[in-house]
Formats: sequence, structure tokens, C-alpha cells
Amino acid sequence: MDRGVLEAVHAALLERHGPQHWWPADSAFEVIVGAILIQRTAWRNAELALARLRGAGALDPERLAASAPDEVAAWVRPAGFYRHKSVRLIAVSRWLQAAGGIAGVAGLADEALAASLRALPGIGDETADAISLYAFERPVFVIDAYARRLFARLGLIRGDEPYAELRAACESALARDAAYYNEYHALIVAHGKQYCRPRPRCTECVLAARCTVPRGGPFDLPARRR
DNA sequence: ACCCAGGGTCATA
DNA sequence: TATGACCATGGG
Repeated sequence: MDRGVLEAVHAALLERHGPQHWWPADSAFEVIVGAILIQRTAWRNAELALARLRGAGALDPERLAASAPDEVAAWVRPAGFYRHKSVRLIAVSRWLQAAGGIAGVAGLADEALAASLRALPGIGDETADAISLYAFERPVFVIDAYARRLFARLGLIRGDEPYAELRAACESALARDAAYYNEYHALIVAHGKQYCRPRPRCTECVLAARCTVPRGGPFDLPARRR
């Protein structure tokens, strides 16, 4: 991964889309809940689920930790996969409770935080990294489906590389800067939602000059490996 | 009627 | 190690 290219892509996306001010949440705990609810789901639906949790007074680790899975499932139903996500929310809430809340967890070193998150049910590489970056401001370059698709279409990667390999490639090419990674990932998603979808919509895409996609193509990623 | 969305886990070979 | 199946709602 070439530093100059990555920085040029960031600059082009920033100019086109402007600062994104991520993560759209009012607290670190809301970031964590949102990161689980958004898994393979449209943000609109995750927002509906968040609103229902808030309305029930359940957007709170103590409250969620003490709730029954069926009750939480009813609140988060609009986000889909609700039987899984309810269990995940309860588990992460109990972990927070046991570890001294957000303040306690915030004291962990980057690696310890990542390992703790990754050990929780339903928190994989990407969700753990998104929480590390957006809830705890750790310098982690998050690789999601949009990032993978964008970099593949720009010809920088194949697209089927393991998660850790892509993350390391980006982090070793760029300065370790949480604020920069925050903005970069948010821009990739903002851009991806508009243009870099499985069936590309390349009209007025600011990266068209660098893009290797056959215009109009269907062209999506190869299955990813681990 | 499809296609898509800011993944993760488990069974199988 | 590596594919496939499964989870599920809501909007375009």
C-alpha cells in the first residue's frame, strides 16, 4: 500500500464529502452499542433500534446487563439478527460492568483493550477495531466491506486478503493517528454508500480516474479469507 | 421480485 | 485452511 496514493485518496474524499464528524453518537457506550447493531445492517435500521433502546431507558450498560435476552431482542428488532445482537449487547454490557465501566476500560492499553473486545461473543476483528477507534480513540485503521471494495477497485489490493493483513498494510503506510483514521474510515463509508457499492455507481465519483472497475460492471469482491 | 446493508459464527470436508 | 449456511429487518 503506497502512502502517497492513500493520502491522495483521503484528500480527494475529504474535498468531495467534507468532514464526517464520526462516530454519530452521544457517548462511548452508544458507540459500542451502535457498532454491534450496525453489523451487516443499514445504519437507518441500527438507528431505529437505538431509538427504541433509548425510549425504553435501556441505552445503559447497567440496565442492559440486567435485562433478559428476549426483552433486549424486542428493542433491537429493527436492526435485524436480533437474537444474536441482543446476546451480544448483554455480554458487552456485563463485561463493562465487571471492568469498571467505560472509565475502567478506557485505562486499558491498546492491545489489552483489543484482546478483551475480541474475546466477547459477536465482536470480531472489524467490530473490535471500530470500537477501539471510535469509542476509545485508539489509532486503528478499520477495514470494512467498503474499504475492502474501494481499495480493490483502485487496484491496491486483491480484496480477499485476511483482515489483519489489510489493516497492517494501511497502518504501516500511514502515520498512526487516531483522528486521521477516524476521518478516513468515515469518508470511505460516506463515499461507498453513494458510489462504491457491489454494483458500482461511478457517475461523478471523484476517484473515477484511479478506479479500475469496468464501468457499469457488476463487479464485487472475491470471498474473503481469514 | 430482487438487491443491498459500516459482520460474525458454526458446521463440514 | 477454506468454503457454505445461517442469522433478519427495512428501504430502494
